[in-house]
Order: sequence, then C-alpha cells, then structure tokens
Amino acid sequence: MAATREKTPAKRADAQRSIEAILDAAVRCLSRNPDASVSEIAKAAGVGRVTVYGHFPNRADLVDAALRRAVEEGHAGLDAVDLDGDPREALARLIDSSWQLVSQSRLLLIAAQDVLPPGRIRELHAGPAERIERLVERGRDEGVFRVDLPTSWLVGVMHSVMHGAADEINAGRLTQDKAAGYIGATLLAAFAPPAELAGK
Amino acid sequence: MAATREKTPAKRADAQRSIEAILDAAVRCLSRNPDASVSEIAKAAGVGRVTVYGHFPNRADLVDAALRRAVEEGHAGLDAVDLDGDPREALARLIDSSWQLVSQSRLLLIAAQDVLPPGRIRELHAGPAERIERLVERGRDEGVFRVDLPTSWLVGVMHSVMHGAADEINAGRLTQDKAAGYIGATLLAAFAPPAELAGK
DNA sequence: CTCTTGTCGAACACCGGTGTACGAGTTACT
DNA sequence: AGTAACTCGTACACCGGTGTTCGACAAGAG
Repeated sequence: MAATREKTPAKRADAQRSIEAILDAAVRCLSRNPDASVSEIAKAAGVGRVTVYGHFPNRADLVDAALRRAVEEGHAGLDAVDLDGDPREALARLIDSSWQLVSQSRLLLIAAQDVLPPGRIRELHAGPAERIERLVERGRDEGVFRVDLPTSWLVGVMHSVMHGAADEINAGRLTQDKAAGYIGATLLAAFAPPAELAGK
Repeated sequence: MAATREKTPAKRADAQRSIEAILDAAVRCLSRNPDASVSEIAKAAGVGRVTVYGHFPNRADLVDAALRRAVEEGHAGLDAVDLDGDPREALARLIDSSWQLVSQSRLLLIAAQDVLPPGRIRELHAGPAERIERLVERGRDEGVFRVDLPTSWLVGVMHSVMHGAADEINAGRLTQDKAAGYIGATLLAAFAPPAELAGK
C-alpha cells in the first residue's frame, strides 16, 4: 500500500528512470537478437554496463524482467479488444490488433528460453494464452469452430501462422498491410468445421 | 574419368570415412542445438577436434556442408512420394512422409542463418521448395485449392504449421502419431477455397 | 547545504569457443 | 615394405562475453 509503483522501500527517481530505460532497451534489443549482450543493451539504454549490473544481479534476471514487462504491456493493450459477438469476427479483431505484438515477442521468448527455467516461461504466458483459449472454446460451443481437433492445437496453429507471417515480412516476401488479412483468411478457414461433418 | 566419386585428385578411404562421420554428427548436433560447438560435433563424430579442422577450414564451412547434406538427403527421400492424382491426397501424402524431416531441419537452418550469407540458404532450398510450389499451383489450377491467397503464402503456412507441430511435440503437448493427422486436417481446410466462392 | 544514492569508466579475472602449430603415432594406398 | 596421407592430443594465442571491484563524480532527498 505504501508505494503504488514498486515494493522497494526507497528508490531514487534517478534510478527509476535508468531501470525504465534499461528494460525498454532490453525488450527492443532482445526482440531483434536473442543473444544480445549486456553491453549492447546498456548502450541502447544510454547507460553504462556497470549500471545495468547495479540493478540486475545478472543477465538472466534482466531477461526475465524484460519478458515480464513485454508480456504485461501486451496484455494491457489487448484488454481493449472486444471479444464478444460472433467468435469468428472476434477472432479477426484479435488477430488484427495483436498479431504483430505476438510475433515481436517471439525472439524475446527465444532469449528467455535459453536462460530461464522452463516453468517460468509458461507461468508468464498463462494470462494471455487463457484469453485466446476461452474465445476458441466459445466458438466451438457455438458450432462455428471445428471440434475434431483439440483446442490446444488450434491455438498452436494460430501462433504458428502469426510467426510465419512475421518471418515472411522479415524476408521481404510479404507487406505489413496485407498480413493481417492473410492471417485472418487462413485461420478462419482452418478453424471452420470440416465440410463432411457439416452435411451430416 | 580418373575418380568416379569426387573431384579431388586423391582422397584416402580413411578420410572419406571421417568426413562422413563428421557430417553425420554435424547434422545431428546442429539439429538439436544450432549453437553446437566444433568440439561437440567432433566428439559426437568420434574424432578429434583437430581432424575436423583438417577437412573443413572453419565452422561456417562445416555448417554449410551439413546443411547441404541434410537438404539433399531429404530431397532424395521425398522423390519416392507420388505427387500425381488429386492434389489434396498428394498433399496429404507429402505431409505424411516429410513433415518430420522438415521440422528437424528447422534448427539446422537457424544454425546456418547465423553463419552463412543470406543468399546461400535460399539457394540450397530452391529445389525442395519448387516441388511443393508446383503441387500447390496444380491444386489451384484444378480448383481444389484457394486462389484468393498467394501461393507463396500457402507454402509458408504449410511450413509454419509443421514447425508448430514440432514445437508442440517438443513441449510434450502432442504425440508423434497424431501430428501428421492434425497437420493434414488443418492444412487441407486452410487450402480449400472459401465457402462463398465455392457456390459461384 | 550535506549526505546518501546512483552513475560511469577503466581495469580485472574467468570462462568458453575458435583457429593454428607441432610432433608422434597410425592407417591406407602401391 | 615404404611412403604419403591421415589422426590425435596437447598447447597456444586470440577474441568476446560475464560478473566484480575500485575510485571519482554527479544528482537527488532531507
């Protein structure tokens, strides 16, 4: 209750600013290159390498903090999306406003995978993942999404296609503006109940 | 003429055997960990680290050779697959006998990406990629695959879903035997022409 | 203003990977 | 058998990243 921001009993405004900058830079660097060194991150943050070690005991903790920040930022941004109504349209909305975010976190996730214990990552992803799973489940209940494949698989396909789109953009074979449409068209078709079962 | 096997004027049988073992181990190690060191590979091959440098000037050249071998092995294995008949069934056959192979090469590809010039990778992948593209094109011409999305995108989706399946297996959320079925069911739905256009 | 806190740069030891050199021992061609 | 090719272990120099220490200095909080 005492401190709205953090649990630390006392932290100078100067330090807060540095930590902010470091975390910000860490997310940026690690999203570009999962093997980014502490020196790189420090330079990108506009601080000395030693300063980084002053706030984070080691590289692993820094990566953890960066991932945590990226996840909660994304989570907050997605809260605005309306997930009610036709699940298909809701899915399209969700894709439209989140696919880029998810694909950017991909490299950062790889960075985390090299350093963090396995359980930690799944722990941080529990929140956002649940949101999508609920939407898919609802679509299945309403009969607009297929039930012959597990929900977890469908969610996985969603991730894969988004990441694939990011790769295509990186490779210059796809433009940013077309991506969302392609992803939506692909996933809606993949999620739809198979024709054979619809007729029966 | 002089040597039926290789262009090298003279290569002892002993050396050939070593090179074989090294390449084999390199594919195995790099597929498991893209950052595998030369020492690791040498150990896995049952030879000394120095021997490796005796045959490959540096790590990059070794990775290149490993990738080349993996690609041509995969290419050869896929030659047996019958790609005639209904494109949908042909696609299912291709998936069934290749998805595992493709997903394994994924990490190796990452290894190559860190070391090799960008053009080189696309060059090595030209052969196999063309095979799939032809099949997809034929399916589009015959009206069983959708044409509202580019061929390159469809091929990309195929890759993404396969890789996603591999990840799911690694994470223990999917079993090997179910994977091929899931992939096929997903891709056939994603590739099918959208319902609205089918009626026309 | 004073004093605590934070920042910075340089320097250090440590580790692990790369690529090279040497010398002795082994293996295959002819 | 004799010779060239190959292998192996050790050792070395080099590089880059990590985490720590030190001392000087700036900036915020009281």
